[in-house]
Amino acid sequence: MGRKPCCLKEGVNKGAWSAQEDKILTNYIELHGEGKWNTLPQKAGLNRCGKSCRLRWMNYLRPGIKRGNISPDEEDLIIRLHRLLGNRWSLIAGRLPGRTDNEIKNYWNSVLSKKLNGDASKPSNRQCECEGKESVEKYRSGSTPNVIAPKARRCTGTLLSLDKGNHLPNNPCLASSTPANDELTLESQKDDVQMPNVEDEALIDSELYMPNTLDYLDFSQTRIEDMFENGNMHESELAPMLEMELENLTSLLGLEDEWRELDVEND
DNA sequence: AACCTTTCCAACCGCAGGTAT
DNA sequence: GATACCTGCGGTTGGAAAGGT
Repeated sequence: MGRKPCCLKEGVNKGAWSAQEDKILTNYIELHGEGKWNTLPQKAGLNRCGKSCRLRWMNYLRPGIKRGNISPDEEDLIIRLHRLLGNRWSLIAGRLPGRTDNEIKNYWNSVLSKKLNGDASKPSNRQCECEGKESVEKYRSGSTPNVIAPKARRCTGTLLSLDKGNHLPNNPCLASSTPANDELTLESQKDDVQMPNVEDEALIDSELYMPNTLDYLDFSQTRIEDMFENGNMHESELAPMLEMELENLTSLLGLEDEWRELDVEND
């Protein structure tokens, strides 16, 4: 069997996009909309693979892409979200309107990871030295956080304990998959989880059945994007809103204590 | 000025989940 | 249910640009 290769065509263009290719792609998507990436290159007359077109559009050509320096506020948010979510770049990017997952991933790998690992003695030569130092300093000495392991899988529901002192063990979707380490797995392997019957009254008495954490993230992300795109939110309102979202998220993950510690450190 | 090293970022690759047939 | 295809994600790479010697 085996997978069909992404690009069947030999001699398909690779590497940097030309201005002409950008124009063709933009014009095509403006006329026909996004999607159908596999057939798009042929229809648009581009000698590129569909994946490449999608990436170019998503990371560069799409309207609303914010380019340029990451602000200290954005950096602070990235660091905090990374503490909670790990390398879930698309989720992190979803909370930074105009930023792409690729950009955040690159920024993390090239700047933040080094700074947070204590390599701040060698500031990046392309980075403004004053930029973002404060936020990095705040988090550098912090203990290794519980992070959601990458490549997590979805499960259909999450049980969150109402007892704030006893979060994770009651939550099958949040229980650690490898007890030997401290990593927190957002979702367990679907097949391994015995999902509780929500109609079991005794269970409902003691626990609150909620959509799973990823569903919450999707929901809040969509809400933020919608409000931002529809002009219902001014940029200045974004920070407090995100702060609230983060608090909700930490609550959902059962990490309120750590979050409070962070706030204390920040103060 | 020339060469070497480092940094950054756009793009590629492979994998996994979702959906259609 | 099995298979094929589509899409999105995260890790990695390659090359241009900047800095250092």
